[in-house]
Amino acid sequence: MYSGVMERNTEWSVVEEDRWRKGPWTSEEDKLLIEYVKLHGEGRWNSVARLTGLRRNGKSCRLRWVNYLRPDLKKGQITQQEESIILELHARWGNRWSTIARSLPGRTDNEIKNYWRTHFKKKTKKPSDAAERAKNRSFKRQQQQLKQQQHQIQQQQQLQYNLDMKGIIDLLLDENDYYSVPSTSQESQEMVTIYSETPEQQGYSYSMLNGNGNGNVYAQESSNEEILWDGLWNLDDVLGNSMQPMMLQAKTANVHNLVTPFC
DNA sequence: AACATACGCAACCGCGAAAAA
DNA sequence: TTTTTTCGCGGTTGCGTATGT
Repeated sequence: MYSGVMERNTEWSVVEEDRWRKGPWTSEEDKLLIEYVKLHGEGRWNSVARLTGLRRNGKSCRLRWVNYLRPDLKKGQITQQEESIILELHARWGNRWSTIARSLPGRTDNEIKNYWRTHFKKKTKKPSDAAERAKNRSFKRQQQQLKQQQHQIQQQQQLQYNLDMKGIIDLLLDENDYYSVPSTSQESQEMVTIYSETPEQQGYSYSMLNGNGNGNVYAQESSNEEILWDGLWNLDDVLGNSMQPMMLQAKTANVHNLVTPFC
């Protein structure tokens, strides 16, 4: 849809405040900025104007470079796999877009933020009283469903944990080796936690383990479950971001550790 | 065909943290 | 140590396009 550069004359929309230009970048400005980075590298953005004659402030230059001109940027639509990762990481970190972007090479925080907003974040409108009441009813219903869902998940996790531990113990007994087994429920919870540390700490990349190997997590979900989760996403309208991590974690746990880090 | 609305995305703004002077 | 500058982040806005009526 967008070429990234306004080819036609958009001077009318460009605000000239003192000496800085604002608004869409022209291809000529892009060339100057690219030339600057070639010669001086990234950084010192405030000297771009002085050294190139570009009438853009440092902030604007940095943004243009980071979000559009960087050669390592990935063009094209967000893939299913990337979408899944975004969902996962948003569940973990909320709106920390730059953190999320670090796990998606070639994607920018701005791009991810926009993607999230257009695809997952429902618009928050000021509801009428009736709408408010309806929403509250719906919210209570959903909370009830969520509780049940979480209970089921916990049971599944416990079962999976028991099976995993049995497997590990069997294996270790076979190898005649020593292994210390977590004994508390807290520890067992951690066994099914998707990540133990943040990607910044470990420099993770991600692979999807969803059984069919194509990275399409939700393709395997039942339609009923999708409807349920659709409803849960809508809770965002009522709760903001606060509930999302919990919901997402529940969902992800339910689809069996679909993202695993490897070093 | 004309208009209204929704969507998608680039770019801006304000703020705080880090680095430099 | 304090002040100033630079950088990076998240939220928001504005505009072009797509879609619906």
